[in-house]
Order: sequence, then C-alpha cells, then structure tokens
Amino acid sequence: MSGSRRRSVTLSDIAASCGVSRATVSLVLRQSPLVNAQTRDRVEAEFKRVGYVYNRAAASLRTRRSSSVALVVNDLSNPFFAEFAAGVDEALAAAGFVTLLGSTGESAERQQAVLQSLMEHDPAGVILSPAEGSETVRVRQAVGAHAPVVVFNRELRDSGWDQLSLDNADGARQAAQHLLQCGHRRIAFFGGHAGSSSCRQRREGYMQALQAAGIEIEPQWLVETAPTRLEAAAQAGALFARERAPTAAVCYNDAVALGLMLGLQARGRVPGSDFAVTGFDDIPEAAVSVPPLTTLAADPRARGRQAAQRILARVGIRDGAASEDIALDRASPPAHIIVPVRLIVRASTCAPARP
Amino acid sequence: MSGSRRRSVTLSDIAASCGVSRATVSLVLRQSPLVNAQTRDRVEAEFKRVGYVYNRAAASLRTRRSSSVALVVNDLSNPFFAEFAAGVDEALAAAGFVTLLGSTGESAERQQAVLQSLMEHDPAGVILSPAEGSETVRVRQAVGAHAPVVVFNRELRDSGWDQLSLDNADGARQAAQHLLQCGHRRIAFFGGHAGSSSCRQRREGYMQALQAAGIEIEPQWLVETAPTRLEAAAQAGALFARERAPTAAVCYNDAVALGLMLGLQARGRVPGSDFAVTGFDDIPEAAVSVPPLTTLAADPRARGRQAAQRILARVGIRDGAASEDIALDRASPPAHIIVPVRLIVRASTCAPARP
DNA sequence: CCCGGAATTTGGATCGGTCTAAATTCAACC
DNA sequence: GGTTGAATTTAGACCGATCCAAATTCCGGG
Repeated sequence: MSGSRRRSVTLSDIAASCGVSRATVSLVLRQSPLVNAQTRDRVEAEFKRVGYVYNRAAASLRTRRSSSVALVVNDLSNPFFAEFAAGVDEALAAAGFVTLLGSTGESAERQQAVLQSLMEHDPAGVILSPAEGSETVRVRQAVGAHAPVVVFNRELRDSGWDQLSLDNADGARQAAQHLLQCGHRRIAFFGGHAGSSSCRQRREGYMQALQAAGIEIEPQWLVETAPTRLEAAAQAGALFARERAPTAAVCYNDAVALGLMLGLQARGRVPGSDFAVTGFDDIPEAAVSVPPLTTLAADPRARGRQAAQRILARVGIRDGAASEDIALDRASPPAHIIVPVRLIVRASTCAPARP
Repeated sequence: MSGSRRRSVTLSDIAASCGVSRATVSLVLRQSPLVNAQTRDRVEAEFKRVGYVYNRAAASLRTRRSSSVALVVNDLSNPFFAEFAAGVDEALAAAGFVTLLGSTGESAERQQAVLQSLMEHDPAGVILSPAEGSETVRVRQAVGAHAPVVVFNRELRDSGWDQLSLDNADGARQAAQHLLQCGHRRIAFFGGHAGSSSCRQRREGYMQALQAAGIEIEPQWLVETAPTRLEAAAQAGALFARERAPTAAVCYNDAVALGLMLGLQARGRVPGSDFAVTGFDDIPEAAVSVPPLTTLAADPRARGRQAAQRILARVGIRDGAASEDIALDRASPPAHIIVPVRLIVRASTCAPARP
C-alpha cells in the first residue's frame, strides 16, 4: 500500500540554522514582500546549501488548496488519448500543477477504483474521459460533490459538469457529404457500439447527410462492431451480405476504418478504388496506411490543453484574468463545449467503381 | 500556483457522530484487528453514509510514507513512451500507488523544472526516461539523495541508480545479421545522434555484426540525423553520394526508418525490393507502413510494468515477498537490467537487387 | 531621550491523519 | 467480591507547513 522515506530537511531546520522563526522562513518561501531583504537572502542561501525541498502536501493540508489535477483516461496506448494527456499535462505544468494519472482500460469498475484512489490524493479537479458504460451517479459518488470535473469525449448525462466534446455529428456529416460529392449513393455506417454516445452522434450525422440527399438507408448499411481493428476486419463481409451493397463507408473511427480496409483486401476489393472509406480521429497511422485514410482531425493535444484550462478556471486560476472574472468562472453554469473537426481528404476515398 | 477546496468530512467528524475517539476511527480505517467488530461496523456505516474520503496527504505527513511515484517521460505522443507509461501506471495502480506524470519534451531544462515540481509532491520514487543531454549531477540535485530512481531507456552515467535498458547493441546486431543473411554486403547505419547512448549502442552492435562478417565499413555508410521522420527523409540522399553505395540500412529507430523509406521513394527507389530497411521499437505504424517494416520489438508496456516493480521493490513493496527479501531488495546494489529485443521480419527487408 | 507609525518578526493554533503509552472495560476464575 | 490478563479504547503529541494577532525593532522628529 505504501512506500517509505527518510527524514529530510524541513522549514524548521532552516529556521533554526538561520536563527529566525518558522513563520519568517515560511514568508520567504512564499515570496512575501514583508521580509527584510537581508533576511531573505540569508534564508534562501540556506535553502540552496542544504537542498531544501518544499513539502506541498503539508502546505495544502493547512491551506486547503491543492495543486494537482487528476486525469483519468481509457487507454494511453491509444494515440488519440496519449496526445490528449500530453496536452493536459503541458497546460497543467505551465500553471504549476501536477498531473495525477489514472487509466481505466475502458472498464467502468476499474474507473471507479481509480477515481477513488485518485480522490484520496485530493486533486483540485478531475479531467475524465469516461469508460464505456460509466454512470453519472457512480462517478459522482467517487468524485464527490465539490471537485470540479471536465468530462471529455464521451457524455455523462445530467452530470452538471463541464463537458468537452468533438462535434461528432458534424464530422460524420462532413464525411458523408464528401462521399456523396464523390458520387456515391449507397453509403454504409460501419463500426462502433450504439452504446457509446460518440458512436450514436456520428451515426446521427451520417443519417442526416443521407436524408438531406434524399437517400433511404438500408438496414444492412449499419454494421456494429467493437471499436478495434480486428473486429472491424472480421465484420467487413456483413456489408456485402445482400443486394444493394454499399460502395463506400463512413467508419466510426480510424481503427475501425483501417480494419475495414484490411477486411476488404482480404475479400479481393481494393479500398480507395473499389470502395471508399473514411475514418475519424486522424491518428498518425492514418497518414501512412495503404491507401492513406480520409478522416476527421480534432487536434487532441489542443483539446487536452483546453480541458486543463477549463479545470484551472473552475479552480480560480487563469493567466491574467481579473479576479472578478475568476469568481465568475468558478460559479458559471456547466459549459458544454463542442469543438469543430476538420475533414482531411486522402486517397482512401474515390468515386464509385463503374460496374 | 494552486487551486481551492471546500471543507469536507474528516475522521474527527466521523468520530464525533459515532461517539468514539479519533484514534478508534483511525484503527478502523487501517483495518486493525484491535477494534471490536460492532464498533467497526458502526464506523464503517458512517463512512458510507456521509461519503467520507480518506486524506492520504495528511496520513503520509505523519507516517512519512508516500503512496505515489513520479513518472517523467520525454514525450507521451511517442507511442513507445505512451505504452511504457501505460505499463507503469498499470503496475503502480495494482499496488495502490498513484502516478505523478511529467513530460519534458526532450528538454533537459524542462526536465529539471518538472522533476523539482514533482519532488515537492513527495513521491516514493521516480521513474525517469532522461531527456537528451541530461546530466547525472543535475538530475540528482533535483531528485535528492534519498528517493529511489529507475532510469529507463537512456543511460545516466555513474548515477548509482537502477537502470532499465533495451539490449540496443544486440538488437542492431540481429538486424545487421538478418540483412547479411539476406545477402547484403554493403549495409549502412542510418539516423540518430551519436550524442544519445542508445544510438551509440545500436551503432556498436551493427559494427560488430559487420566486422564479424569480415566487412569493412565505409564512412559514408554512417549517417547521422535527428531522430524524426522528416529529417531522415531529407538525409536519404547522403547514402548514395559516392561509390559503393549501400544496398540496405539498419536504422536507428522506426521513425527514422519510415522517413528513410519515404526519402527512398522520392528518389525512385522501392524500399523492400530495391533497398532493404530495418527499424527499431516496433511502433504500431511499423506493421502497416508500405512496405511493412522489419524491426525490433521491446514490448514497452511490459517494460513499464518492470520499471514500476523495480521502484516498488526499492520502496519495500513486493507481491508476496517475505520481509527479509524486502530488506535485501531495498539495499541491494543498483541493478542494470538489460532486456532482450526480438527481431520481427516484415516486407521491408529483401535480398539485394541484381544490378 | 521619548514617541508614533512603519517595517519585521514571531508564538502558537491549526490542517487531518497516525502513533505510543496508558486507561478502561470485560470475562473468567479463585 | 476481588484479581488478573486479554480485549478495546483513548488522550495527546506529532508530521511540516500556514495564518493570525500580537510583539518587537527601526527610524525620523520633536
């Protein structure tokens, strides 16, 4: 459960060896203008001499002010989340905060345990990309009523927390419109679980685009899969089970799209010339796959920074903001920030093959 | 510099509403067998009723026992490190520890600041993948003399800390031998900075393999680049500047190898049939590039777990170890663990083209 | 030399836990 | 009923910082 540590230099030691009180040393630490310049120099010299290290835990015990933020993410090995995490950490570090990391592996149970463990370290706030199947009640139970939370990527219904999401519907709409413009009329929506809010939204956008074009969607054009490359490859056949098979597919995300392309090849079709495919996320692989994947980019690192800024604002920190604004930010009603995504056209989308 | 927080339920509150002393509640918290079963139940019920959350910072202030570990990594957006981080977090979480994340962006200066900030949160230990150009002295200055450290991936000379590295020399040797077996005689070592220890080791292994085969290495076969795809693509021409141009290259890592393949294509050569290329790391992209890349796999997630285990052992935690062993582990001399890497042959390596 | 206000410094309580040594309760037995 | 050893509970100091109100020092003027 816990590690060990030896006795180290404390503020009292410094006070003793400088012949001043602990209170004075504390003032020096916090750069107070109250202390005499010479005293300050003497104390600071001593800091360096003995290698003093500040004990933030002790301080925040007294001040009731934390300087860490918890970041809970499904899976760091997904480059989308890794970039997001990098952005979060970047912005938090710049504000003097430390990131407490937790990963859930997409399990709501682990998420519960991870959140509880992180909360015991008293973070000032939480940035959460919920595992599939998370329930608002349970999350709130672990997080408590006080800590500000930013929910990223997946929605948590009625949580009363800030929400940061990609414009999933619009992204899928863009993808579908692009395929329509290429001349496709029979377009599938491929992959993902209807259980996930992002999947529902993307499918929604896809449907709107097709309806707006006056196309009726065949049931066989909607194929669910686990959001993995393997599953997607395995399900590729489902698209061609009946008449009126699609000539293109809007995929739930890049992993699924890459899998679908593999599955197509296994069936002797050539993605990018026989069949058009779009993804979602613009993971690095998308640019170098065969063929390179048309997809939607969301700049996850910038999203990470944005989430961090949001938490910092809730907590009362913002670069150069006047304090009234801060008070306003702290109390302002939960925001639902929806960020636009950008269509990146590559070689995986083409005109329909002439039969 | 810091966030805010409201007053929350403390152990004293629980004690008061249960009509017992704080000491008793504390015993319940720590599952002590001393407390009467009925008392325990009463207190635990109260925990649940009011949503009590344990304050680990307060506890470890008293016990001098931390339950976090700092993880400092160059760049999370590199999938190799992201996987490593995931492995670290996985193993730490299983032991009840929390990961304090920091990233350096390959800057020794930022690393210094990040380390200092993390140390103020009093981690039980540090897992560090040093930024290029890190100096042992400076790192030790930030980390102090007491906290156990595991250095990953790059070496820190004379640090007296545990070191976990890939068998770079052997990996490059395997790659070179594989190319020799394919029939190549003129083999380059491409990419990376001689400043980095991993690059030096890989080049060393490459040289051994060629020397063992009785081949004399031409100077033009050694090309340095920044370890990025772009730089590598730009430098591809250097290989063909003179007579006796190589027919194959052992690359510093996958990024460089992918870049080199792009550079080759730009020059009208076809990697995997005109020219053979190997990488290092087996990043996910390696499997799906064109052609798929022959490379060396090191299972970074398992490395992460391993690094975490090492820190935990130093700190006195190990699953099911008897306490004498623990004492032994804590004090044992710094280990230099070198983990084997595995050659994965894909289509980027081929026999030399007949001229 | 004394006075008053500004500049510095400080004692001691406090944050939320844990620890030690001692106090209290309990039950069985003579 | 008194004694004893085990079971259970507890008072109060302590960890390393901050904070407040009060104490002390410094300085220029009268």
